Amino acid sequence: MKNDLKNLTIGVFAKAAGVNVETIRFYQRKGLLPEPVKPYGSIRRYLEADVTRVRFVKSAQRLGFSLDEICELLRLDDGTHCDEARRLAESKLKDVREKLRDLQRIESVLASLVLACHRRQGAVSCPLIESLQT
Amino acid sequence: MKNDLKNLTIGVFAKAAGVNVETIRFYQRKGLLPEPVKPYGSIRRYLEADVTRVRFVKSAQRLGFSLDEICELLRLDDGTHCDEARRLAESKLKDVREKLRDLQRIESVLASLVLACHRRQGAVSCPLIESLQT
DNA sequence: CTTACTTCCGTAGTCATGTACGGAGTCAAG
DNA sequence: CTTGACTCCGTACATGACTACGGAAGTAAG
Repeated sequence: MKNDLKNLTIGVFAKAAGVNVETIRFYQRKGLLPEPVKPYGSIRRYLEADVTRVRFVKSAQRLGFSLDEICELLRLDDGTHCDEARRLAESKLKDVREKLRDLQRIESVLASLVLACHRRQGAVSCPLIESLQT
Repeated sequence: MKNDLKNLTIGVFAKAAGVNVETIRFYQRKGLLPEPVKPYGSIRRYLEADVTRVRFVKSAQRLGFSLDEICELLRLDDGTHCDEARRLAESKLKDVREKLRDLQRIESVLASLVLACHRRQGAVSCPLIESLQT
């Protein structure tokens, strides 16, 4: 049972990454995870880097990136195709900054709503909706 | 044809909100939009506030909120149930702040990737993945 | 070697979020 | 008062992202 942080079987790997086994296999099919080598017989073994990668996918999803977009983000990581990577990064950056602005608006509205509620000012009709209008 | 900003028919409304007619009807079924009155015969009329609301839904979706969560956010707007609203707002706020941190990490990594690419330093292996590890 | 647990793989099912369709009713211009 | 566009409503189809299932094969403990 040498499953310290390398040589993980798919079950251990999935548990470590906080997803289920089928999701791992699904990500492999989508190209989000490399098909790992099969050092011992026909059973795949995974590394800590794979765990990291899956967690990245999950985090990016929470931010509203689709799996296809995450694929693109991950491709930036290979260091090649500098020009293409730069264009892609620039467009993602634009997108990310828009998301940041929206989130910040929501954040401040929620924060003041919480404050107002704490002060029991009653009949707090929050300007949440307006906050997302540019 | 009095469709200035009040009294919109569903078609005009959908266009103004940037979604299609079926989406409006879908949102009504989900309770994201109130079923509007039908002042003239059996055809519904919509107001500017409805347009605002749909745009809010779309913005919030881009940030990774599900329609169910957006329903909850919208319920905060009614001014009643102050305690419940506060708890909901606090938990959303926590969530939003986590998302902000993640997005900021991605932002700075993307920005430096773009910079590095511009400088043609070649073989840029970006620490994108690590950036989302707490 | 047997037994119990994984893993493998392909295929099918599920849930959220829309989209499309078709027939009947409504409206407003000519 | 007909014609063409729009609306209503229910139902069916589509897509993204999983999730479950089932039988064969590998693996580890006793």
